[in-house]
Amino acid sequence: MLKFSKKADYGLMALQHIASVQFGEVTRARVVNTKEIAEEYNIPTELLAKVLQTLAKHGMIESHNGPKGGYLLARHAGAISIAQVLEAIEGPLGITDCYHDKEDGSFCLQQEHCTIRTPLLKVQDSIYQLLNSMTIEDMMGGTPLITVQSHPVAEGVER
Amino acid sequence: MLKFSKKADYGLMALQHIASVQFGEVTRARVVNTKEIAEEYNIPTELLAKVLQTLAKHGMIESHNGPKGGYLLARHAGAISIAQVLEAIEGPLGITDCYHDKEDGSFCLQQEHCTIRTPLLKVQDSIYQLLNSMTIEDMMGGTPLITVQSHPVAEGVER
DNA sequence: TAATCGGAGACTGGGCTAGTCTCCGATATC
DNA sequence: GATATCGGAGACTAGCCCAGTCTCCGATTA
Repeated sequence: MLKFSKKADYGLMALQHIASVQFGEVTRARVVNTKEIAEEYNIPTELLAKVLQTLAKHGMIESHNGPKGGYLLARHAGAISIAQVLEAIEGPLGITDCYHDKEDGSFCLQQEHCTIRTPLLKVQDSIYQLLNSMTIEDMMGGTPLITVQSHPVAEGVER
Repeated sequence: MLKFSKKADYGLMALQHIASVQFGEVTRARVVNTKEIAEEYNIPTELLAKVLQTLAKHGMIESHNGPKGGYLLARHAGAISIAQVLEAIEGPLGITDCYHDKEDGSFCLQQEHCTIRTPLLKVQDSIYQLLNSMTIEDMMGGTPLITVQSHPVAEGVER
């Protein structure tokens, strides 16, 4: 349940790779092209290309055409959160459908007596905060220090 | 992204409904059948039936056959977490595929050089804690007090 | 004994994910 | 300026899974 799409996985891997090439201490900063990343992580090249194009459109990386072209981070790795990457690739966060306005005129059939909308919205916000508090920089070797604090009502809830 | 399935939504609604009938102050405690819930929330009856059967199999509700039959909570609403409901209906939590052993012999093609596995596992655990800290009881009118505490690295990450 | 409930499995349509293919435009290099 | 190498973009497809339906069965109560 709650699985990221493969595109999202690929996007995170690619960003992490670009960031490590660009800001890593070993190699000199350089442009990274699609093929290099695809081969490194066994990702279908053309699918990764689509993902990178999406990330470029959303201003996370900048593209350079032509021979020796490729991608660079458009801003610092610490300013790109996982939430932003996921939103760019998979669309807005919504653990239930009913938080998005439907354009096709359809609507939530449970809307009249929906009792779970409000509590789930809180859950959703918490998840968003979680994903937005972790950045590409955090994924580069550092130890992320995300903790969840909750009220003690859940005591005795065995897994 | 990260959307619950409709079955999960239906399951949460049903549990909340059963709990409110069983422990609410207005009506006397009684058995609730599938049809009642389905009509109350505009859920396809037979689909809801499947969901309730699943929840019964996982020991969250107990079923009573025959006329005047239906379902009762098998344990207190405060002892049923959202995570448990989701796991019962949608299977184990896994934001990426690679945390589950594959039975068909396939494996994660990125496994060799996967750089996002560890950080994403931390994210997954945080989400699990979040979902496991909220119970059906919390969804019944009370104000859930779930907060997320994160390190300040994400400052400056605009939405 | 019959009506009402849950249990369970097969089945289907549609939408989305993942991946492929093709063509185009931009640009660095010779 | 020609050419090879890059990204940009859209159409297309196969397959999977979600959502929902249908049917039959067993259990239980009146």
